[in-house]
Amino acid sequence: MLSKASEYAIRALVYITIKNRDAVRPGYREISREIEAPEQFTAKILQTCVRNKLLQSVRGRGGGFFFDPESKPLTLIEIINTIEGMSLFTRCGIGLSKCSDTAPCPIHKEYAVIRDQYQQLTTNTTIDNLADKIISGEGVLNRMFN
Amino acid sequence: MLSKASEYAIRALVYITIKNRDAVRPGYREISREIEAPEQFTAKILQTCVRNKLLQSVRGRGGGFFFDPESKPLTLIEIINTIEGMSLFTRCGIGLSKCSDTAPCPIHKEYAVIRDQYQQLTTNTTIDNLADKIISGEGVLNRMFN
DNA sequence: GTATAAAAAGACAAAAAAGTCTTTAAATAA
DNA sequence: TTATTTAAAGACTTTTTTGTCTTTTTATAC
Ligand code: FES
Ligand code: FES
Repeated sequence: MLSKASEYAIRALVYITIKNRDAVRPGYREISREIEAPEQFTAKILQTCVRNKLLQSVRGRGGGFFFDPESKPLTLIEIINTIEGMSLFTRCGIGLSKCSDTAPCPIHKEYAVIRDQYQQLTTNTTIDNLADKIISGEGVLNRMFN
Repeated sequence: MLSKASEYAIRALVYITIKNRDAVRPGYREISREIEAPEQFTAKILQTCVRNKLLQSVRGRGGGFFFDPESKPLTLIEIINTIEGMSLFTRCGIGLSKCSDTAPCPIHKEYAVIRDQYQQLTTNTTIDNLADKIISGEGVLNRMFN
């Protein structure tokens, strides 16, 4: 399971993408409101994204968060790696100190398949993909009216 | 990802099963040593299992932990549910307050499939299955020599 | 230049998870 | 009966995660 921080990051970045497509740069107050996440915690997570170059920001009046239109599509796994690291994709399913193909735990074979599928999903899914689904009405970003 | 408590529980119960097959009832000191888990924390987790009837224990000299030979095979999901609840299998993949088929988040379709596979795995895998693999040498329970 | 609006930064606080310590209760062996 | 061994119980501590508050920096509008 993702950390709350990773979840908030994904939702926030999707929201920023959607607003950016209308040429607006939302601030963290608006973002946190729209994704139903705590305001200052959201701000801190976005700071981390900016420090790690996943995202850009401008300060001052009219400022906010935005993506460099030149940059390549951002995948979920890049975000997860930035916020909480890769342990979700490398840990042993029953907590052995490392996961190993040669000295596997008794559930390794089955667990590793599922873990790898999840890694593939987060590797192949971009923030733009998710934004598309919100815009097309195939998905939602909050539970305000549902 | 499972909590440490769930991971220790699974490893401990597999170890108890293995020893029970040789008609011995290990204590928590031995168990925690063999599964490389903290001693008192392991004891507390086993207490929870006993309180919830997943496991039995006898106190005093020659005491220890054991399974009722009459009881039906114990699945991983029962253990997980006892220790940390079912949220792993019910939560939204990007943290919406609930997961819903009718108002899905933008990754619901793909995520729910993987989450359900994991639930199937833990539903169909029993502690006995894992113990079998240890005994046959197909798997290990610790990282002492590997 | 001054006021205003926004992100950045960092200290702080609360909650949850993980882990430890000490005492009590129960069973057995002598 | 007494000593010993073991699990149970509960208070406590530490670490990690989550969340808040206050101040500083930066950009813009007037
Ligand atoms: S060794 Fe346990 S999942 Fe790979
Ligand atoms: S609504 Fe997000 S995973 Fe189901």
